[in-house]
Amino acid sequence: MKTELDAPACPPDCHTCSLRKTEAFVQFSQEKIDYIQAFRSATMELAGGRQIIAEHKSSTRIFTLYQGWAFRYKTLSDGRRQILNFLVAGDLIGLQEEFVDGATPGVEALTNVTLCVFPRDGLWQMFRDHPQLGYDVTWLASREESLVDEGLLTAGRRTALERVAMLLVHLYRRAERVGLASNGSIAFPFSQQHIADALGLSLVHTNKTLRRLSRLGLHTLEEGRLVMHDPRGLENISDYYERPLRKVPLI
Amino acid sequence: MKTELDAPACPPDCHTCSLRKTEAFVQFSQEKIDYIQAFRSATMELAGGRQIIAEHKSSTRIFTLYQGWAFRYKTLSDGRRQILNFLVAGDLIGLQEEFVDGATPGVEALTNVTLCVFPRDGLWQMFRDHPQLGYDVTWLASREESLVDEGLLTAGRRTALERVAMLLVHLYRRAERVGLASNGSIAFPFSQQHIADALGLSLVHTNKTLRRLSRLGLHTLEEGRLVMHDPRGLENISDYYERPLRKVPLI
DNA sequence: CGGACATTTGACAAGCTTCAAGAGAAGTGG
DNA sequence: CCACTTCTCTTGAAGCTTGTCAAATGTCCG
Repeated sequence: MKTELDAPACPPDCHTCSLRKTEAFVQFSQEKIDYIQAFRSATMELAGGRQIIAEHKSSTRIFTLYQGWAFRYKTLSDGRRQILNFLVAGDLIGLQEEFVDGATPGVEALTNVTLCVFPRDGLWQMFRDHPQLGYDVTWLASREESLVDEGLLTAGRRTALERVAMLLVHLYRRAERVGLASNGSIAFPFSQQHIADALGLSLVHTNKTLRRLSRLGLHTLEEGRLVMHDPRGLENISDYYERPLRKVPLI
Repeated sequence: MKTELDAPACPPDCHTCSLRKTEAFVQFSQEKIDYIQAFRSATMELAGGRQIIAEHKSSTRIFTLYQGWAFRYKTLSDGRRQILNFLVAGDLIGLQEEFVDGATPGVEALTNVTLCVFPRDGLWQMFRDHPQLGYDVTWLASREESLVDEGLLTAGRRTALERVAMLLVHLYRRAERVGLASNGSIAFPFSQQHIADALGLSLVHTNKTLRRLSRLGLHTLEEGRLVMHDPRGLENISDYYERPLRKVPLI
């Protein structure tokens, strides 16, 4: 019995990958795409809530998220959980496993997801055969770090209201970037527990803060969609300003 | 008028670099070290408190920290500061500037530091000429991200006591790793403000927590040195266990 | 000796967490 | 098809952790 997932599969041919058609990604040469396609060992779909990489366990695979949302997280031994960052289409998953031993974060599918799968032990060969792709991997790693940097600033130094405002803007901008926004709104599959765990807040306080924010009229959150009424207002509250988007590599 | 710094310069010849003699780093081939030395454009010393890279400003250089402590940080517009991670001998500085535009973190020398300087625009050529070094750069980037991951878990989900305990263990282990520990103690140039900014706590509460912890007899902090009396006890409090050390590349 | 800065402590306020409980939505099985 | 369970969202109340304000002490340095 196969799990029923409505997530679309990646196209078999990377040259026709629909992500590459968006504004978000650097144009790649045919040859580079050929290499990536040869490197790819499979595609797979996974239901929301399933682990893409289990915490503390090393995986032999790395992934590119093709469709859906996921998140990286760490937990303390008594169960307290911190979400480190959210992952959206185009994000590379599992790179750290290659370089960091021991306590690597877990990665969980938040919605149903579609993934491209690569063998982790082919990574070094990729650097050797195609340094440009190596450079791109570093680019993605560095960019992910900057997301975590921002998250740490948020958890460490922003108030609850600022945190929530910043999360809404941030998620909206990231979704918009890869073509997931329409009419100033995005599908919003995040539970308040996800938000709480990402921001370092309790569930209850997250709820109260979210309500306080929506009473200000800057956004609405209903029927699983986030509607942005005043992104600027949210940016001002959170002191968080999303940069003009720069194209990034897609592997 | 030249600033008087007691920091030792890097040796002119990378082959005799004293860091490479420690246990902490992967053995490099002569040829690889040759390449690094050719890539290095200068060495420099900087007094504690000076900016290595100013926040939001892009630098044209990347650095390897040879001696001393530094830290990466971000600030909010009203001045609230979050220290993202501390940097110690062997750490690479300024890689993000190559890949992330806009709001890049600042990097400040915490003590007097000695740095090896590399031209940032030679980075891509390094990947191309010497993929193994490219791979090493990715390694270091990924490893730094895992430090920030841990910091985010701390700021988001640990209590004040747990945070402080974890910071002490963490800094001790990192110093020990590169040969800076002796008799279970290390030089400890961090002010309580640094600790507060790294942990997302206020200065006053940091002080009270630090005192509470030292009253437990697990460590002492005096005359600028941190003496660890019971590292295990601190690890238990913080639920933070430093992994057995794995050698890392040194560029 | 004076000034700048880090550390320390007490008192008080506030933000956030925990506890508790109800409402609504969604899925399950008889 | 409808009770039953489960999960998420919501709200109120109480308490504790942490932040803010204020001030004293100590240290380093010119």
